[in-house]
Amino acid sequence: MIAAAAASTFLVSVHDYDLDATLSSGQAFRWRRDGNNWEGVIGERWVRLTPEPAGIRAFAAESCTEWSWLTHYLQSEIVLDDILKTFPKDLPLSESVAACRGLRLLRQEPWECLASFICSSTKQIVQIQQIIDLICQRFGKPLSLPNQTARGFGFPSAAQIAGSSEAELRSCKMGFRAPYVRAAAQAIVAGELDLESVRSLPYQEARNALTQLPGVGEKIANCVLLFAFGFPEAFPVDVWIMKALRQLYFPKRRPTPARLRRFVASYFGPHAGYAQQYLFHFMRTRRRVNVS
DNA sequence: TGCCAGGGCTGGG
DNA sequence: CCCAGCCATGGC
Repeated sequence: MIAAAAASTFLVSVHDYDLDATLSSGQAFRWRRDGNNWEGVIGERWVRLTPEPAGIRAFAAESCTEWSWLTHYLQSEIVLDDILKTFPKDLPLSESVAACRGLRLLRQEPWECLASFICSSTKQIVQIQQIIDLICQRFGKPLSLPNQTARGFGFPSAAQIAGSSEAELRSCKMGFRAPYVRAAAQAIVAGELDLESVRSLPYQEARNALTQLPGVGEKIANCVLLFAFGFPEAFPVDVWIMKALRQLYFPKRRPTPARLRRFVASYFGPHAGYAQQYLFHFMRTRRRVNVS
């Protein structure tokens, strides 16, 4: 482990930002709460974030004079109200926003986001975190850390994953997802998929580019399009969102998958992805009813 | 213990 | 287009 010679702090000036909701809402998997702080890794920097009245206090393990890597990741320039007021005025969304106003979308690094969500299929969030911790420890670069007890590794590059064996990946508890992650890494290393060029494609073409990868269907593609590339219309539909749509918007009869797709594509407005994140977090965190 | 998890692929109606 | 079964693994 490398002890840092110098550390830096910075105040991200922002309001209407619920750090707890944002970092625990299943869009990024490398954040851990420590009391009032959140510790995690962005790129190759270990960082601790603390909510303050004037914004978010950041403590980086390495000396740092320029902080755009952090403000870009947090999307702190976004004026949340401009987004919330585009939502349709309905009860489910009103309740969701009231429950966790200040929930934001992050802007993550594409490869890490893609690999993470390939690992996510039929896994609970705690298990996804566990898998990602394992591959970072096994393949990632050790980082500068604030003290002897902290731990931190960079997310392994596509080249590092491409050079590993399926058995090594399976030993990180990936199961049947291991060959998918490896194939995605190899496609990137071989130049068959250029993630940075996907960023500038129209939404449907970008989605089509991602779903060429084995193990990447519409849901995972939409996660990458929303959480890494910032396509505002991307609307991942997982089991929680499916439950929300059926309970809250189609309580009478079960809509067909095709009808659901048409609904989400037309109903939620220009920031459908944000609406999706509010519904997701609301469904996952609201107190269970009728448990007697 | 059995059910379910931020799914996708394949093969059948 | 729709559906069932399968994939690997662990939390609850």
